Amino acid sequence: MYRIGELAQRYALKTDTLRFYDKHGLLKPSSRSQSGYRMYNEADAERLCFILRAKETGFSLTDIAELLSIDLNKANVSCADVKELVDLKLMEIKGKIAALNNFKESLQRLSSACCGGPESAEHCSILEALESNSSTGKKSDLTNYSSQHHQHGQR
Amino acid sequence: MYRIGELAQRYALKTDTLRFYDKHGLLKPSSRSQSGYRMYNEADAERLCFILRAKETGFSLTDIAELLSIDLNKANVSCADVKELVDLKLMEIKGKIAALNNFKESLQRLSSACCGGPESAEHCSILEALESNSSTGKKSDLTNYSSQHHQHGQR
DNA sequence: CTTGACCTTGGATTAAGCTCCAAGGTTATA
DNA sequence: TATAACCTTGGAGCTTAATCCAAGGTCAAG
Repeated sequence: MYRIGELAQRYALKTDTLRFYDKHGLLKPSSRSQSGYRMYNEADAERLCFILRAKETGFSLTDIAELLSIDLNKANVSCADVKELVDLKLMEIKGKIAALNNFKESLQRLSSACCGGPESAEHCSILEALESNSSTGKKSDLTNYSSQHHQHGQR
Repeated sequence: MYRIGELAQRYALKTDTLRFYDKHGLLKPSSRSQSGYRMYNEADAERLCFILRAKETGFSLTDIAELLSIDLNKANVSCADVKELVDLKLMEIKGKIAALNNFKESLQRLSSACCGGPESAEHCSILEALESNSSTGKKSDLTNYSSQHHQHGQR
């Protein structure tokens, strides 16, 4: 069992952050000491670990809470519902991975084009690198993102 | 040349967002009409495209501004400096890709374990899926095992 | 039995990234 | 020429995710 300060230190967080997660239902300590101190066990630590990893991959705390809620009320939720939610998040993740790989390739191109010497970086441009990138097969996604659903009436 | 509303619509943004990017130096329109309207050209659109993709991969606007600044003052910056910055971002990106792949595998495991039927989701737990995941490579620092399924004390 | 490091609460503040509003100027179309 | 749909500015307001503060309780060590 860890007190809040110990858990915070272990994951390089502020105690305030853990209290914030408690207040917002993301991570409630499995118990309290007789004096009211938050007491966290290993399962809590694992749950925190999940939260941190999901956060790192760009999910909002709300998204994360939704994913975690599957676990909490799993007896009340149908398997189909779980699958639907998870598959949705899975698609989001795949999209992010694709975007990151794209981005990575651009930067790698830039990095290797860049001599790395002390001379001026005239030919080192992120944008140049990305231009050559934009011809990577499918261009659609962003470039015409909204062409389908027209919103009108500015506000 | 596009007016702000056209560019906004093309990328499914609010005009306010483009004005925000202008004010904060991320994307200044290459020119203004005689009446003061912001006029964006294709290069501006490409720059915006870069911003949106970088944002999607979880970079802050500050990070993005830093990357883009390479382009602006490239004559004043050494190739070595560029390479250093780019390689740093590259490492960040690789880390994110690794975390996402990890996460993706967990969710895939969960999705396929999940029958998808109307029965209760007793065995569909994000946390269970992640536990079995923690044996993927380096386990040491953050994640501590937990041999098989079976946990969860409801508070 | 006091000191200092820890913990509690509620509420205020911060920073980022928009988003909205008011008051007014511009421009294409009827 | 008037109407509607655009645009301008500055500034206020919102959401998310913390982070800080004040006033006080807990607890092991000296």
